[in-house]
Amino acid sequence: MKSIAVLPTICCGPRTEPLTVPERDELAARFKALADPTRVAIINCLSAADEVCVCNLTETFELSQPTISHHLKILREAGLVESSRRGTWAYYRLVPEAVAALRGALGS
Amino acid sequence: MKSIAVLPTICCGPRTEPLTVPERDELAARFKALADPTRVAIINCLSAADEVCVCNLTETFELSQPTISHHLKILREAGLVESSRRGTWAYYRLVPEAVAALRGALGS
DNA sequence: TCCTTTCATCGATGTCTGTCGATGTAGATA
DNA sequence: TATCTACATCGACAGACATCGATGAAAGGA
Repeated sequence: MKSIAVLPTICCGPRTEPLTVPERDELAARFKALADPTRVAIINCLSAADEVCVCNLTETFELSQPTISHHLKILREAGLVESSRRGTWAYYRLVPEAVAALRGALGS
Repeated sequence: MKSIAVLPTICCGPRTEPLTVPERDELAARFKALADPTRVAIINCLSAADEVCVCNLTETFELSQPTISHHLKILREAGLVESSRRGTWAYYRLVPEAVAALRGALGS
């Protein structure tokens, strides 16, 4: 459950400063987390509820359980979602600040 | 030089509607265009000027000319940039509405 | 016409990614 | 202990991607 660092500079606004190599690498890595239809749908699904159980996601999408778990890991490592276990179940939530940071990178 | 259709729904805001399959495919395709450090840097470069010549881009980045042309094609097909030729040179511009549409997909 | 320059496209190659079956792990129940 | 369930991880494989050299296309100059 690491915290999300808001990106200091902006990518796509008018007359913005040049990005450093680490900055553009980090931005690309976060956009890559959203560069898959299944992960976009997961984010969209999480944005409609406080928490979603993994079992609900595997029911919703016609994909195997390992595949869903794989996509959740990518979203987790990008800082876009976070999870917590209660008993046998794992619940995932959106990290609104991370989404806001990406939105901020796209301009004002 | 196709026009940019602003996406009708929103991906990541609180309590948003579920995305259809074509909607999430299109969103993922546009995020994928930004899922590479070189393309993020190109977008950042274009956002700092009205127009940029391809020859300037090949000088700026330490990549071959075919590679730059390849990335520009991906950005063009995603609708994020557009180009025009004057004489022997090709000039690329940002499409601000496309960037704004992506920003809108990330929430309010 | 011939040559040069600028950019796009083609073909090949090494690497990365999405997917799934098999397996591992931890909690709940008996 | 044994067993079942929910989820994560591993290993493998097919398809996609980034990169480059070679080539093609179009414009300008001699």
